[in-house]
Parts: sequence; C-alpha cells; structure tokens
Amino acid sequence: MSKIRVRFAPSPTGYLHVGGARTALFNWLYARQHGGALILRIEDTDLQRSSPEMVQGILEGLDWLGLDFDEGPFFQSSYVEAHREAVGRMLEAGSAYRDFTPKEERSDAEIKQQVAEAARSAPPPNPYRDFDPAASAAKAAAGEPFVVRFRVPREGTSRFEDLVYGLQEREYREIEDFVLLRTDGHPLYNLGVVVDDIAMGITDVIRGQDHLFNTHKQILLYRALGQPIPRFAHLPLILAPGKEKLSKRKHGEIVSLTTYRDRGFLPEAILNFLALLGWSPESGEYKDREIFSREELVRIFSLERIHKSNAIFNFVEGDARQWTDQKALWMNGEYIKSLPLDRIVPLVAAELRQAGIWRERFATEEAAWFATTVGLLRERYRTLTEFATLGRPYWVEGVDFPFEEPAVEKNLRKDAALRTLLPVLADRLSALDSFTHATTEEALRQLANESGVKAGLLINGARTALTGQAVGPGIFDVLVAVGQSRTGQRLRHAVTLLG
RNA sequence: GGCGCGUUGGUGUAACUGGUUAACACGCCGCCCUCUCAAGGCGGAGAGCACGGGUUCGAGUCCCGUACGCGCUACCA
Repeated sequence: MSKIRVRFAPSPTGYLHVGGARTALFNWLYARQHGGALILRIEDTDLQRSSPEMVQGILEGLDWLGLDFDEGPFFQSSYVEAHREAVGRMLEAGSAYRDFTPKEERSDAEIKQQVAEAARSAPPPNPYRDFDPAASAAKAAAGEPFVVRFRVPREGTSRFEDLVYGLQEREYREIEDFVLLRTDGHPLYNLGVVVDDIAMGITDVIRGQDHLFNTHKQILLYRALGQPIPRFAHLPLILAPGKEKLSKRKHGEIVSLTTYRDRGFLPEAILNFLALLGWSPESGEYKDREIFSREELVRIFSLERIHKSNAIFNFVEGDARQWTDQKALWMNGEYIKSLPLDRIVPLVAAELRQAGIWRERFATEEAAWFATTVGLLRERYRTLTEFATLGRPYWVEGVDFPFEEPAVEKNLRKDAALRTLLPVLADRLSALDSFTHATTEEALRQLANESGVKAGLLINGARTALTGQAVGPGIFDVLVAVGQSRTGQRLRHAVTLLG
C-alpha cells in the first residue's frame, strides 16, 4: 500500500473554526497513525477573501494545538495555471465544453431563491453542450466570453463508498453540468480541489459532511483526468445549540479556536474534547474513559468509529459560566490539575504577564514558592485565566485585589469579635519565628481557644482578609502562600473594612 | 421543491453479528469529608431509545411509512 497522504484544506477566513480544527485533528491523527503525511493547503480560490492576515489565524490555531503538517502551507491560488491546463485537456478530450450563454448577475438572495425554483423543473438542456467543437473553438478565438462546464453523463449512477457514510449513490441526471472555469478564466472550487489533490498525491480525503454531494462531481473529474480516485471520509458537522450551523457571524468568537487559547484553555484539553465530538473509541479497553493523551488518540483513532449524526456544541450565549461547552471546561480543569506542574507553571506565568501582575522574581529567587502556589491553586481552577483573576491576591503586594462584598459580609462583618481578634491574630502570626502550616495552625487555634470562639470564625475571617474571597484552599496553605508579611498587613487592613 | 444524510436522558457518547430492570462522562440535586469552595467518595433525578406500523419467541439494534433536523442543489468554498 502506498503511503497515506491527507490534507487539511481550509479557506482563509481569518481564524480557525472549531469545526475546522476537528477536521484538522482527524486528518492529523490519521496521518500520524499510518506514518503518512499531512499537507496544509489554503483554499483561496475566492481571491477577494484571501490575504496573509486571513491565513495567520489558521496557522496560529494549528500551531497552538500542536497539529504539525509535513508539507505546505500551499495556496490554491498559485496553481491556477495547472487548473486551466487540466481544463484544456478536458476540453480536448470532450469531457468539458464551452458555454457561451451570457452571465446572469444575481445577488446571493436571488440565487438562493432561483436555485430552489430552477431545481423544481428539469433544467433545459444547455445549447452548447453538443455544439460543434470547431465552431466552439472559433467563437472562443474570436474573443467571445464563455465558461467551461463539465459534461456530466446523461444517464447512469455515480457511486462511491464513503468510509463514514457508507455507499453513496446519485443519478447523473441530478447533477448539472457544473462550471469549471468562470468567464474571467477563474477556476472554481471543485476543479481546484481535484487538480490539487491529484498533484499532491492525496490518498484519503477527510473533510466535512457538507462536501458529500460535491464528491460525486469530483469523482467525475478524477475519471476525466484519468487519475486514481482517493478514499473519502466525510465528517459529521458540529452544530450550535438549536441545531443551527455554528457561524462566526451568529455565534461570535466562540467558534474561533484562538478564543480558547485566550480564555485559558490548554491545547491538550481542547484537542481531547474535539476528538470526542463525533468519534468515540472502541468500547472495551477504553470503556468509560474520556481523558486521552495525544499519543493515545493517535494509537486508537479510527475512521470507522466516526459516526454519522451531527454533534451539538453546547454553550449559553451571555452566560459567563457557560460561555463554552461545560464538558470542555471540565476537561480543561482535569488537564490543569493533572498535567506535570512544570508544564502548567510557564503557562500561568504567561497569563500573569498578560494581566500585568507578573514579577521577575517569581522565576528566580521565588521560583519554588511560585510553583508550589500554582500547585495549590490548580486544584480548583478550570481555566488558566483564573490564576490571574481569582488568583490575583496571591501575586500582588498589599491589598491590591477586590473584596467580594458577600464574602466581607459573611466572614468579616458578621461577628463583631473580629474587630479585636483580627489585630491580635495579626500580631501573633507576625511574631512567629517560623511561618509554616503547622505553626500558623497552632497559633490560630490557640487564639480561638483563649478567646472562646470557634476556629472557623478566625479561619473564614482570615480567608476573606487575605484574599477578599469566601472560597479558596485550606487557610493554612493560604497563609503560607501569602507569606508572613502580607498576612500581617492584610489582617490589619481587614479591620478597616468592618466599618 | 428535489436529492442525500441523520434522530438513544439537557449535552457528548456506549450498547459484539437482535436476547437480563438501556451504560458512561459532563451538567443538575443530595449526603460524606471539612475552616470555605473545589476536588474526592457515595447516592439520586433525568431517556425506554423521534413517532406509527411490521418481521421475530424476543428489536434501540432488521423492514416500511411519517415527522422533525441538517446538508447539498451558484460563473461561493
């Protein structure tokens, strides 16, 4: 068997769509599993849309996910000569013909309507389909404008076996003589893909289900060009809640992969999540497991286990807690707490840098403390962003962090005894020679005993005094993380909040 | 309109070639743990497999029909 060669062929839209990311992932997994090659090709036939910036987002997304390609990026627009040359051959062989019918200018809305109407009745036969080749060439030579159409057989059935959707059949008479080359000589999608896939030696085409019908047309082109037909595997679509198409226009940045990077996702997590959208491992050895490393996915991926129904990407617009799929968020949390700490630490550092609260000493003399603190906080965070927001009190000096009103109310103002106890606690903790989990606990509990209050009063008060929050790690871990000097500072400051 | 594809709890999925009370994960609720929250442990609610027929001793799994959804049907990709 010849070497597997697959490609990811996005159009340059300026960002990597989550659906595109999954298509890229499946191609990548397939290529890596078979020791094949993944080729990146930008489908920029539609010239107006194409620009370097438009490609940048896609490259960034793939790079972030770690989906490396072996060849490319190639640009479809740079192969137009090959496309035209192929058309020339088809014209000569009679598998394509020139259509001199004048172009009809139509708006998108009109097209939508006309397409439906036109299809209602059988299209009239094209007068140029059986035009005399010599006369056709003469008209062309005389400078008359024309498009080139493919001569689709009048009868018979187009068939191919899709690796996901199974046997696909379509009557040839249901396929119009599609345009290959526009009046301006510009090659169209179906032509470009086939010519390029042939040139690049693509053996397996793995792409979205929206191309299922195009495949019949493309197979016709492979035949006309006398080339072997690759295997096809079409992927179910990823839909938005409500089963509508997931689009940037309608759903905003949620569809763009870089959003996940910017909002504190780990590539490992989003990759894992995407892999499970429309595919699942063979039950048995992997039953009831959801977390898979990239290496495992490469090993256990199979096109046969992709299923046919579209998946819904669940999220609630306008709900900060559910800005994206809850399961993706959960999975990200799993990766944050289980990946090696030295993988997480630099990511948190980058996050803090971006938030403007990074200090160089975190990477030098305080590196050990920094790692420990990250290790402490990672247990309860689900995105990297939270290290800079919820985690802010751990990194900043003084009391440069927000106090959550409900927390202040519940843990500080509730009991007037705190007014006198907090300063005492501050004094006792400041006086400790060694500031550890054990010594701080002893000091705090002793004060509680002496004063006849429950330790919880001091503990919760201290938590809010130190972090402004009502929730967080165990208080003695917090004390140690915040350190002796800030602890004293913050406990005394808290008294001023008591009003 | 035509053609194609699909339909298992709110979401993602499982259920070998038809055979125990349809399983797992996320989310939700409760309990335990506990200084809070999260994690973790335990338990619970939630689908009878879109609907209607049929085949069969027996169907989520096979067949037919209907509904709904999605896709395609461009000198877009």
